[in-house]
Amino acid sequence: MTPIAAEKADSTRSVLGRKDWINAALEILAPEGIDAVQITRLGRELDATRGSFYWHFKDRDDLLECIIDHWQAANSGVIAEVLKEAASLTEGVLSLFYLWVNDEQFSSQIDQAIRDWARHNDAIRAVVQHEENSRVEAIAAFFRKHGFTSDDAFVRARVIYFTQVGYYALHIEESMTKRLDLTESYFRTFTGRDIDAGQAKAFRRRLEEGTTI
Amino acid sequence: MTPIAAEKADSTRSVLGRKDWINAALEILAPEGIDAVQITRLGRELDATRGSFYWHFKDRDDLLECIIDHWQAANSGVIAEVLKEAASLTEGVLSLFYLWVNDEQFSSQIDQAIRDWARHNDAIRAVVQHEENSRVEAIAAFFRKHGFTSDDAFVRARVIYFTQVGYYALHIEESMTKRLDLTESYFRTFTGRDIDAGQAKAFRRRLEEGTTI
DNA sequence: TCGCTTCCATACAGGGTTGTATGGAAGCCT
DNA sequence: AGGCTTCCATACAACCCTGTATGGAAGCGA
Repeated sequence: MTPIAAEKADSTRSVLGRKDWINAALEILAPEGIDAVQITRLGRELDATRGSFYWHFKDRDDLLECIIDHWQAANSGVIAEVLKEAASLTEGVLSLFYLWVNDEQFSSQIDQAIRDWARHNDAIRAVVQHEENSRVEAIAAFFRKHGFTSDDAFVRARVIYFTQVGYYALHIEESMTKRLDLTESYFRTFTGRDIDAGQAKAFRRRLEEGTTI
Repeated sequence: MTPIAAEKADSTRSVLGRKDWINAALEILAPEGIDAVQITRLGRELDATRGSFYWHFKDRDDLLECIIDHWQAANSGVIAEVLKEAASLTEGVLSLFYLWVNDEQFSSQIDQAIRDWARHNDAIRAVVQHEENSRVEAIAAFFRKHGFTSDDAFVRARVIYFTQVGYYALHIEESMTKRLDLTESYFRTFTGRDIDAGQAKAFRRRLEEGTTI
């Protein structure tokens, strides 16, 4: 009935697989939200008809389940891993900045779309809340490791994470240079400490290489 | 054609007015989002038919325009006014906390719903972005007044405001006592200074009076 | 080549929503 | 009381999306 989901998306696409429909769904989900993920629409995008869809999926909910599973699998533990490798407080915080500014490991657009989705769907909300809590907890643990009290670590974790959420919730569009100019202020606010000038400069270079602008 | 919008919502409601439809729309908008604001649905809620709606409004967009206008008028300048009355940094920041925790002057639910709406509608986005920018700027001006540099004031304004946005974007539900327990940590993070113990205690009392829980 | 499975297009039924056309009830003015 | 305006219910047409039923093409094994 349901083929293995791990099949590759075939770019030659002589035949369609579940992956193709899921990928098309993600590309619509990210900019337009879950309501725009319509079978008719996906069919147009893939040059196929809904008949194909209903062969690969039981119904629309089946597809939506795949999407949330995919998101959960792709995101779970990413922040914790990034912070685990950080040698210092500075390096950890900057790694978070890097993770969020760079849209490679982390699609903030999809994150945002799924958050929106969760707001009106209890089942999704449960999944999303669990993920968000573990992200904040990972950051809090990082702060505790660097000498902050339990309350301070929790609040600072929340503040740094929520700030990022707000950044995308308000779809702020800001030039990279301005964003970099504010690094020192952000760091001071988030940690209560001044950033090391050398590390800030190194971070700036790393960012200017890694991104296209 | 279009009667004056300022008429009161008549609770006896022998006849319906534009206000009644707008109020019904806001009550659905807040918890369920803009897509749930449907004419058929509003009619059910008001025990009226769509015939009535189309007498008062040209079409659905007409109603939606009224909603965004209403929001803009109700919100514009609220934060700036609250901060203008604050005698100290502490008082100002605590006033913001109070504003957001208390849902009286400020409906965070409607705020959130309109932010969601803005994400997929360019016209709404323009209005919302303008409002959000002026809120952040009001907070930044407040920080500058209290001795922060321009960059630090801007960043701290963003962080405090975005944290609140994130709070609702993630629909965090937290007991009031826990929230109060974290006041000192939040204050320290947001301002980089320790809160005065006396003022913190006074704030706690003020909040415990003002809210039902 | 026969037959089975995979994959998908076509066609249709059903439900929900918007907008319009129209007629009628209720109130006020003269 | 007649007539005009306000307000709203009913009915209908149009659109869009989901889900199902069905038939057929393409590929592969025996």
